[in-house]
Parts: sequence; structure tokens; C-alpha cells
Amino acid sequence: MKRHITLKHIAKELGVSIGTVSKALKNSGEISKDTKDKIKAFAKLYNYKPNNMAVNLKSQKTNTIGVIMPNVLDYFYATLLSGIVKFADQCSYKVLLCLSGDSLDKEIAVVQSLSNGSIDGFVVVSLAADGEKESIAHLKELTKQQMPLVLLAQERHEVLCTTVILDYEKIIFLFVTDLVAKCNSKVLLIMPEVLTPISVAVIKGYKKALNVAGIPFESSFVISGNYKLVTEKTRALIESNKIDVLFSLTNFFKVSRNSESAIVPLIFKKEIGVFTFVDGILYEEFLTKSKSIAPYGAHMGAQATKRVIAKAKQKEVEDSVFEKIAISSISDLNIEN
Amino acid sequence: MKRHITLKHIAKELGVSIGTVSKALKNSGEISKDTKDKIKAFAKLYNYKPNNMAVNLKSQKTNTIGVIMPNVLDYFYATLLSGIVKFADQCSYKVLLCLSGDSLDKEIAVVQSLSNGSIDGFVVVSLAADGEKESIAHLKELTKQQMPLVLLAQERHEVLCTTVILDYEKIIFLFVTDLVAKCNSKVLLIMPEVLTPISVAVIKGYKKALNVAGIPFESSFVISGNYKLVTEKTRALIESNKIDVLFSLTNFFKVSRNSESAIVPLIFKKEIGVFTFVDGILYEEFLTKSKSIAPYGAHMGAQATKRVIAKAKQKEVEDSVFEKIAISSISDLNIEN
DNA sequence: GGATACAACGAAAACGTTTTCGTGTTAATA
DNA sequence: TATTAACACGAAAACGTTTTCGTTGTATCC
Repeated sequence: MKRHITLKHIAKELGVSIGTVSKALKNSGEISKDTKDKIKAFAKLYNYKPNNMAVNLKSQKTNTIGVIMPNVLDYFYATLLSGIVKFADQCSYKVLLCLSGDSLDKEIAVVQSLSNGSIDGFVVVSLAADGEKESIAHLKELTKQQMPLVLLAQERHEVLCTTVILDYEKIIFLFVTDLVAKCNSKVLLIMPEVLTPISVAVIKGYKKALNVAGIPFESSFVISGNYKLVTEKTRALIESNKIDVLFSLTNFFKVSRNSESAIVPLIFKKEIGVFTFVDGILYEEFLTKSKSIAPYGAHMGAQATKRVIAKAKQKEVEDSVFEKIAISSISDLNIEN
Repeated sequence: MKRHITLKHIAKELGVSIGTVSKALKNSGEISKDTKDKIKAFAKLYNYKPNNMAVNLKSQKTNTIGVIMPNVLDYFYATLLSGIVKFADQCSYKVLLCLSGDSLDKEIAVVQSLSNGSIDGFVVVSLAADGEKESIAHLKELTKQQMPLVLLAQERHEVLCTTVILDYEKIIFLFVTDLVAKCNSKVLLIMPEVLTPISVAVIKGYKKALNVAGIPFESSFVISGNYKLVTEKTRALIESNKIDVLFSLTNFFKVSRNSESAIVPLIFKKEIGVFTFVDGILYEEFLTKSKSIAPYGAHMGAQATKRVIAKAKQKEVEDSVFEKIAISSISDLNIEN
């Protein structure tokens, strides 16, 4: 690769000092108009651009944020990434992308390898289990050394940093309310066997929506268990026309697509609505009553990026505020705020 | 953000010179075992990591490749990116991601802004129109200054660089052969109104497959025209059970999903197979006779990355070879070659 | 005319590495 | 004992910026 022209070249060629060239190109008032014009013209002619490596070293900034996420194939992750890159671009920041796959070790390794002056801050969709000490050590280490960090899509309570997550309760409330109003829908909830804070929030929002709509809560519409059991129950409910929308917090749909149980054809045949989380398939493209969190992704990504850049920009890490930003609306998708 | 410990700190603390510390940490034979042990222990204790900005400046390399693609939401692009990031990671290279959206101007701006020491090479899925001089000027400029560049997924004949594309003829041949063998399928080809080199290759592969299978070519199975016309023809052919697989080189499916024509429900009802290119929706997840190029994405991305890294690594740009790599198999998905 | 001000520029340090070359010490050799 | 070689390390340049501070020269003021 051909070497680019440097300040030194320009200085020598024009018979001035390196400092003068630097100042002239930054339009410093210290330099006379004549000299500035001459230098600028020369720089333009030879297509001079400041060498980024040198600028970085001098300024101790890279204007780059590191993004770590499990993959980009699940559609929701792709929407997150999309929002991140676009917002960063508007702020003249670059994005370094790392994929952790399903490996926490990989995530940890990446965090280690990037925290030495490759980036100014992290946005991470973490695989770390909330609660397990050694599983979040790398994240705590980042906050300890005051590296800007924003957690995206998932909370880690022990890690003191800004977090951008979905307001699950509100979202399910809005979705169910909408479905009931438009289609008089009956929504089936498929829950994991052990309830997480998220499932609790979802059930809360679900019940609230029914309550507001004046519909009695039907406990048989909230099911859980292993895949086989759930499939059987679901099939029965669909075939007896008791439900017309499926909402799962488990990997039910992912498994069902790969299994022989053929519940997917049934879903399409009966035009059952489907709500899926991270899961990459866009049922909503085909099934009108379907919903997904995908529309929130870009907004979440942008918000996270906004925060991490703000932190990266402040000189002294003043008492950092660790906000928890719960997204439940995409109305403010404009990047300004 | 807290400053990291540097060679200078270690040197001062241990009463040796900076150079000695540097050599010791790189296990140079020049330094005695005692000194090395002492320095290494100290470095480990204080979690020393070489500052990347300084290393970059010194070595004039970033170990980073820049990726430019229109978006990450179309599934095929996501698979490309996935392959790129994974391969780069194996080579200890980082990936800087830029999204051009649908804007060639954006692509050009990104190319400009990254070619000043931010990356060691480019992998780009270009929006530039093949043939328009001013539309590919930025790419030609890159090759002129000998910046490593690999074009991905699309050919630009005037740009002299390595290119990784699909072998369309072979792929359609394999797909059609497979469909005929397994399902005795009748495949409909939807072509753009003006034939591109790609469409020519596709038709060639299609005819070849039929020929090998001993099936006469039916010219009414290759259609083109505006969306409305194509939709009508397609609907008629589906309803009369003349075809059971749809293959489109246009944005037919994308438009049809957003239109009122409701051909998508018909496709699902009749379980028509669908072949889609860049288009993000995974019909194949639902419709068994469907195909997509998605499985090739990761391989293409990896191949492109392999080439660009190879070019970035060679000191002197020896007479560069500009290969054209046509992918038609995913059997060699192992990253080695 | 001497002090002061300002304008315009140069010199040099600094960012944190890597690497070349020089130097002093010790041990081996003639 | 003098010569050389190997060893272990230090000094310093270099990568390309940015920025502080010092140094001119010229114009202005009393």
C-alpha cells in the first residue's frame, strides 16, 4: 500500500515548519492568510488527509466504539446493529463489530483484547448470566477502569453501567390491547418453566391489557413446560379455535421450525398471529396478526450508542450516571434526543 | 477513562530502560532470563497491554479491515457479514463496519474517510453501477493507491481487484437439478426486463439442468415485465398447478409482500417453493421446496476476507493478482483454505 | 527612541511503541 | 595478557500528529 503524504512532506516542500502546516490546515488564526492559502492548496492538490493512527495516539481517542453481540443473523440483533451503526455514523464515530456466538469465553476474550486503546467505549449484548460472579467479571472490570460501557437488550444488575432494555410490560400491554381492539384476538402465552423477571413483567402487561379491555383472564392461556407438552397444548388450542395469536418467551418457534411436529404449517394454515423475540424469522411479514420487537431494535441501538458516545466524550469521568432506559415506544425514533 | 500502564511506567519502576521492557515482553533473546521474568511478572501484575494506537502508528498497520455494505437487515448481507467477522477473528483481525444504505454517495464518503490509516483493507458490497465512470471512481482510486480491496457479491469490471461472486449458472443448475430429482418440480423464472449478465447465466444454468434431466424447456416458464403483469402470469400458473417453484431475479417478492395482491398467501397455501436472492425473508424455513443463496454467504464473506488480509499482510505490493472467485459450493466451508 | 503589543512562525515535547545501533561487562581464546 | 566474541542492556530515532512556548519582526504608543 502506497504511503500517504504527511505534514512533514508538505512542510519540506513549502519551506515551512510542520507545526505551521498543522495549524494552517486547522485554520488557526495564528497563521497568515497567505500562508494558509498556500498550504491548503498544496494539501488539497496532493489529497492530504491526517493519518488516523497518529491522530489517535496523540488524542488518546479512536472515535470508534466496539460492539459485541452474539450474532447478526437473528433479525433482532441485526436491527440493533443497524441502529448502532447509523447513529454512530451521524456522530462521526466508527463501529468495530465483534461476534461472540454462543460463547461467553469469546465475549470475555474480545472485551480483553479491545480494552487497550482500540476503541473508546463498548456496547455489548452480553451472554453473561446475571448473578454469576465470574461470569460478569469482565464487565465489572471495564466499569472499574472507567471504560464507557452500555449494556444492550439485557440487564446485569451487578454491573454498574447504563443499560438499554425493553419495557416488556408496556410493550406486551400495547400489543395485546391492539390485537384485542382490531381482531378481538385470544392470545396464548408460552412461558419458560422458571419465571424470570421478564416473564413476570410480560404476564403483568398481558393481564393489564385484558383488564382494560374488560376481558376475563383465562389461566389456561398461559402455558409452560417442555417443548413436547407445549406443542400439544398449543395444537389443541389452535385446532379448537380457542386462540389466534401465539406469544412465546421461549425458543418455541425456533425449535418448532426444526422439528417434525409440523406446527408451523398449522400456524400458517390457520393464520395464527405470532410474537417472537430475538428469533430471526419475520412472521409478521406473512401473518397480519403477528408482532415482533424488531421495530424497537434500531431505536434501542441508537439510544445505547448515544450514551456510550456521550461517556466517551467527557474528559473527566464525573460521577457517572447509570441510567436504565426502558424502551416502549418508537415514536421518538428521530436521532436527535 | 483511566489511563493504562505503559512501558515507561514499568521501566521507571523496575529501573530499566523502555527498550529493555519492550524486548523482555516480546521474549527477545537479547534480555537475560532474570530480567525477563521480573519484567513479565510486573507486567502481568499490573495487567499491562500494549497500547494499540501506538503499535498501529509504529507498524503502520491497524489489523483491521473495513467492511462496507448496504445494510445488515437483508439476510444475505447478514450472512456475508457473519462470514467476514468470523474469518477475520480467526486471523486476529478486527472488522470496522459501515453501512451505505442505498446511497452511493455515502459509500464514497466512507471510502474516503477510511482510507487514511483507519484500516488495512476494504471488503465492499458496492452500490456503484458497473460501467458508469464517475460511479466507480472511488474504487479505482483505492486500487490506484494500492489499498487492498476485495469486491464482494458483485462484479465491477473496470475495477482491477479481487472479486468474490456467486457462480450463478452452476448454482441454479444445482438447485433445479435437485428440485427436479426430489420433487419433479416445475420451476418458474422471473427475469428483469433487460437481461443482465447474471440473468443470462441463470437461464443458461436453468436450461442445462432441464436438459440433463431430459425435460423439455418451456418458454412460458420464463417471464418478465412489470410487477402487475408478472403477478398475473404467476398467479395463473400457480392456480393451474403448472408450476410449484418460483425463482426471481427481481425484487418481486419484496414488492409482493408489501402489496395488496396477496400472492404471498397463495404461495403458502399451495406450498410453492421460492428462491430468493438478497431478499431477507427466509421462505426456506417454512416452504420445503424453497432455496436461497444464504448458505453461500458465510463462505463468500470468509473468502473475501481471506484475500483482503493476504493483500494487507504482504509488505511490498508485488504484482497483485486479481482473482475472480466464483462460489458454487459450500463444501469447503472450513476456514483453512 | 524605547517600551509594548501583536502577528506570524519555528522548535520541541508529547502520545507509546518498536527497533537499530552503540556500549560496557564478562568469558573464552590465542 | 591482549583480542575477540558473546551477552545484556541503554540511548535514541522513528511513526505522524497536536500543542505549548519561545522567538523573531514589525507596528504602535507615550
